[in-house]
Amino acid sequence: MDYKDFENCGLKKALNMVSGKWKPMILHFLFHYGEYRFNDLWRSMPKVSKKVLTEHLRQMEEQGLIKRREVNGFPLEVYYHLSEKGRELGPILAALDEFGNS
Amino acid sequence: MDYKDFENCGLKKALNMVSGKWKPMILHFLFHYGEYRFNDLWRSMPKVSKKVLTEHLRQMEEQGLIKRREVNGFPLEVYYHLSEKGRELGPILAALDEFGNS
DNA sequence: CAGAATCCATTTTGATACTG
DNA sequence: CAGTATCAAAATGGATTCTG
Repeated sequence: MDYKDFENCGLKKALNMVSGKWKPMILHFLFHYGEYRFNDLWRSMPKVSKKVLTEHLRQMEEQGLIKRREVNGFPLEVYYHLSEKGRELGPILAALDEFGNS
Repeated sequence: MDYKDFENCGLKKALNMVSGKWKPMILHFLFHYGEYRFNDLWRSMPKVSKKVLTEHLRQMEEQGLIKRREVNGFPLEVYYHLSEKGRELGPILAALDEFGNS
């Protein structure tokens, strides 16, 4: 057994999905509100720059955790919500929360 | 509900315990080998500096995840192993691994 | 509004040399 | 051997301005 077992293991991928200064909080809001508009999300999280928020959302979208829904018109509306896969994280995050509290 | 719910939640603490470039790999080795000597651990993980490895181990020790055992003599021997609390992470990490692989 | 672009600050990690 | 100390590099995050 050596370190290379690690490069592509699921644990590494999974931790990547939730690492990033604001990702757990994004998940928190999406679990709580179901669907959340970009600007509302942004204003709920003081001190994130929109750049970083966007980067995090893009990554989470690529990883299949969340989905982006765009409503055409002016002004533009963009909403984010958890994918089915993202919702599967629920019990795991709950377990982590419990672990961290114990 | 706002972002302050987050500052001290267990999830944040738990993620902190496993975030750090090498922490998951440290856990991986300790779960696998039970007890591991500092230098062996270091040589198993190319490209970590001893400085960073030490920092990670110290943090994990402070957080109660691992324990340090020192055997007096020359040369000095220091071993690390999971604490009881650390071992509780096992099923959670397994779930994350499975999630990441799916 | 929802970002993209640019530039800067902070944090994290690594390389190397040194010590008890 | 098991670290520290110091410095440099890289990664991450933030502030500001601009655009369709």
